[in-house]
Amino acid sequence: MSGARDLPHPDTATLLLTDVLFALSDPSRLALVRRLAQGPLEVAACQPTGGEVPKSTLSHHLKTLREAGVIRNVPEGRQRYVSLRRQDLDERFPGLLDAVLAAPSQ
Amino acid sequence: MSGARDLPHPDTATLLLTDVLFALSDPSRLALVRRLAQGPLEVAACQPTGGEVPKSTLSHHLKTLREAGVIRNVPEGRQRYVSLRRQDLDERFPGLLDAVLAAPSQ
DNA sequence: CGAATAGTTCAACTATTATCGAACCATGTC
DNA sequence: GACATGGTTCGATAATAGTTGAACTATTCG
Repeated sequence: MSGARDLPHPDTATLLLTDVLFALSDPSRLALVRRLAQGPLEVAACQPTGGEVPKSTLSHHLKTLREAGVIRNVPEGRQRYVSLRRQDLDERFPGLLDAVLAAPSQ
Repeated sequence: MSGARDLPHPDTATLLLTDVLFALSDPSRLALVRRLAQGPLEVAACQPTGGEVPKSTLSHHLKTLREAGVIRNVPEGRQRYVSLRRQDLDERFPGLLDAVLAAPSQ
């Protein structure tokens, strides 16, 4: 596989609850999702606040979230924009994202 | 550690969202939680419907759920009763369990 | 007490995930 | 075209999680 321009995103109707829960069960991924709830970010801005992490590690977490259907990752010029698939998640799993975002973050 | 009569259960106020999400992210554990939503079960009845699994495997999954704070596992005579910590979860993570239970199971 | 029953814990092994450097791919700029 | 920039993918290794048989603990019953 080589630098595919458009990364694959699963259809809303096929999203699996267990995949979503797993993707959200990692503290750093969950923290990112909380930030994405306030608006899209470019990949570089998805770095955990405070610590720098290698690009490949960040990309791996984005992949996990994307393949679970939690985020969308689309090219935009030379960068990529990462956004929460909020409506899709609300449609498929009503109330789930709201509950997760409302929960104590620690 | 030897056959402790009363297994440890985390306090409601200390439950971590990521631990709960992780515990629920396994299909067989999630299926069990759905069944527990209808009432407590003895451990033997926690077997996945259809396939038999070794006692040790089942016990391991129960431990994961218990340590995350999702279930309670209490001795009752010679058996143990497993139940959902529904109120505790609702108190700590309002709406989460409802959303999970309402979600499509596949 | 001895045996049966119900389940947890231990230890070893397998499988899945996480981490990270290096290679690679597109886009934009000179 | 050459090069810098922004990111993904690959491959290897480390860490974590799942699976299971065997050993062990507690309780009940004869």
